[in-house]
Amino acid sequence: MTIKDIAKKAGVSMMTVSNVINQKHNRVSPKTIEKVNAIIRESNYTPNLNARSLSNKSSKIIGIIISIEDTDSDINYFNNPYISTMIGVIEQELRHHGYFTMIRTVVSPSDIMKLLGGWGVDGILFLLHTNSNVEAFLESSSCPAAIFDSQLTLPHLINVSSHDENGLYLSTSHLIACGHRHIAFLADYEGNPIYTKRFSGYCKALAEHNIPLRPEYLLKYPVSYEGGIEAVKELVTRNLPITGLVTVADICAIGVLEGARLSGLSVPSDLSVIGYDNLAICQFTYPKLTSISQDMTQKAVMATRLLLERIESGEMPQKSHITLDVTLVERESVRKIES
Amino acid sequence: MTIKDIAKKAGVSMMTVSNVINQKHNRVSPKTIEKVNAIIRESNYTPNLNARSLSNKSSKIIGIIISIEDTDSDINYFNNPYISTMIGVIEQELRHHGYFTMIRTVVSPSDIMKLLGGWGVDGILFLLHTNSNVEAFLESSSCPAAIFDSQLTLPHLINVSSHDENGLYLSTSHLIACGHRHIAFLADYEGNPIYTKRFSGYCKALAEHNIPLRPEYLLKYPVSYEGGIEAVKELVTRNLPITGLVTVADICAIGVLEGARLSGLSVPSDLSVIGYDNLAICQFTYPKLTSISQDMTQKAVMATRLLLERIESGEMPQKSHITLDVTLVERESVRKIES
DNA sequence: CTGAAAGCGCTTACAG
DNA sequence: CTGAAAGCGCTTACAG
Repeated sequence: MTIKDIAKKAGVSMMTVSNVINQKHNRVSPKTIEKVNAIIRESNYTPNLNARSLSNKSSKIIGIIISIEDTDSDINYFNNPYISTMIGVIEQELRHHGYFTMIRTVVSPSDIMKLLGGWGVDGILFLLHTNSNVEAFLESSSCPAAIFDSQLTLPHLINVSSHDENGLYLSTSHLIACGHRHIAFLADYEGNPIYTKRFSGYCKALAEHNIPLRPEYLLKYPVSYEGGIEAVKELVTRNLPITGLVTVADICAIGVLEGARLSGLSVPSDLSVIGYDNLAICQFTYPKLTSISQDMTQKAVMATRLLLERIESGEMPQKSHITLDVTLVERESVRKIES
Repeated sequence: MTIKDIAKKAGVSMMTVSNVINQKHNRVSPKTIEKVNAIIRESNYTPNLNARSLSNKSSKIIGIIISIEDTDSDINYFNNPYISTMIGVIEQELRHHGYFTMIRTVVSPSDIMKLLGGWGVDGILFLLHTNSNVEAFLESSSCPAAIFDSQLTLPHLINVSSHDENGLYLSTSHLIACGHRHIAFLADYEGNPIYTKRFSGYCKALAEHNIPLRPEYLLKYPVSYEGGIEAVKELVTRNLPITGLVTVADICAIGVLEGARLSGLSVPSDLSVIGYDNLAICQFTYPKLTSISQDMTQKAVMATRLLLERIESGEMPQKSHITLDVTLVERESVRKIES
């Protein structure tokens, strides 16, 4: 079933059918529109989008790019709740605007170009990026693109990030407000721009309350479950007088919970801890984990809308670099110290 | 940069370039192949896949379909770890075979047809389906398709499922082997074909050990965190002599963990519990949750491969209805009762 | 308001 | 081994 068949049935030209389909109603008489639409409906016709893309410049496909280390990697990046949540929101948003979603894990910039060139993708969302991929991409293409949490603020790139510094400022301040003064920061942050920003939020909160920043309170362990366990071991071994701990990822905080159990420490009685990300899992740990929440839905919707605006208007939106605020979600892993 | 440009540069016809690209090496001289390939490489040419799809029958796009209730639903189906894990594996598998992945949440069968007709999708994977959607789809299309865990065994539909009955047979048997005789089954299973199969595994294990099936041990609560909490409440209120509990989803078992805490019951000392799905979260609960594992990677890979085999060979694979076995993963939520 | 023509970039028979 | 022609299904100027 093609436009040609419809045209024949309706006794009009293909071009008239095309005009009806594309809602160019000023070019077709109401009667013809009605007639053609009726035939389209009853014949269950769907336009061939490959043909349309070939004629138009636009394919109505948006590519979600996830940069991975290695093609044969056994890591399933979609297990990452951040990734999957974002994809869900983006897909819904794109669908509502009449776009299609192609997802693709890529290793090199050339993988991206194949997607782009191959399908004439209208826009790219870098869900997980490497700077080198993004830079190579921007050099060789002018395809509209959006990125998340990037420290590169390039003029042609939409960038939606979270207020990382404020995240740890909030968690640290909360512990301080609860009477804690000996607060550890857990994360091997050096070299990671996002974690470094979060670290600066920790420093800022301490400074504001005239609490000295003690190097021995900086627990530089990997941001992982295992890292959390190890960190508590160190804390106990070195007998640090720490009563509160902030970190940059829930998974790491959950490791701390386990580490505390292994060391006979009770959370929050002996140790208060605050995670980061507010994953669904925070509700299911024991105790339930207080965490910093970034509104992923808002983040994904914002980036998607800006990208579509960029595509449809042909120019960069006024505000193309957006920083979203974060909030503290209180649960059960923090104790108030009476003074 | 098109095939035409390449042809001009190489001083050959478009069709020769096409033959080189499509590896029809018997039709082109080695010298020409070399020359054309060199030009393709240096000019960074990528074939226009829309044009190719238009000419060929094949688009090399596979659609992953997720049936949802309602277009504007606020539920993010990608938050479901099953969904996201499967997508990750499928995308990788498709990529390795040279295919592209389009994901699409759909409400009605016509949404599916738009994907299909629109892009000339080569195959469909129903990740989450409703029977009505699948049936409507099969009636009006002969596009190769695969489905998961469906009780409909249709001749033209690839179906990869898990051995649901065995899942609960394993968990129940494990409790029995650990000395438990009073074992509750938690799930409002009626009307849900998968849960009903799992329930029959519970019955089978009891029967094999001559343990009577007591209706009062059937806790018919929703399969959710809240359902788990409620179930324990009932158990305590009615003072049932239950020492073990099996259920059909980890999230529900995690609710049981919480419910037990709320009732002052200790897991596993007072109550042993076994979940289902072996989600990553099982490692992070307290106590760590013993669960039934279905190998999702295997499941996704199997379905994808069968689908591609079906597409490329043009006929249904020999074995198109596959049931994968499940395993018990022991952690800390089960206690051995000394007799 | 309506239509015949050309073109998007590729591939598939077919002829040489 | 190589090429000119026709076609995939649509759309975009252009002419009437």
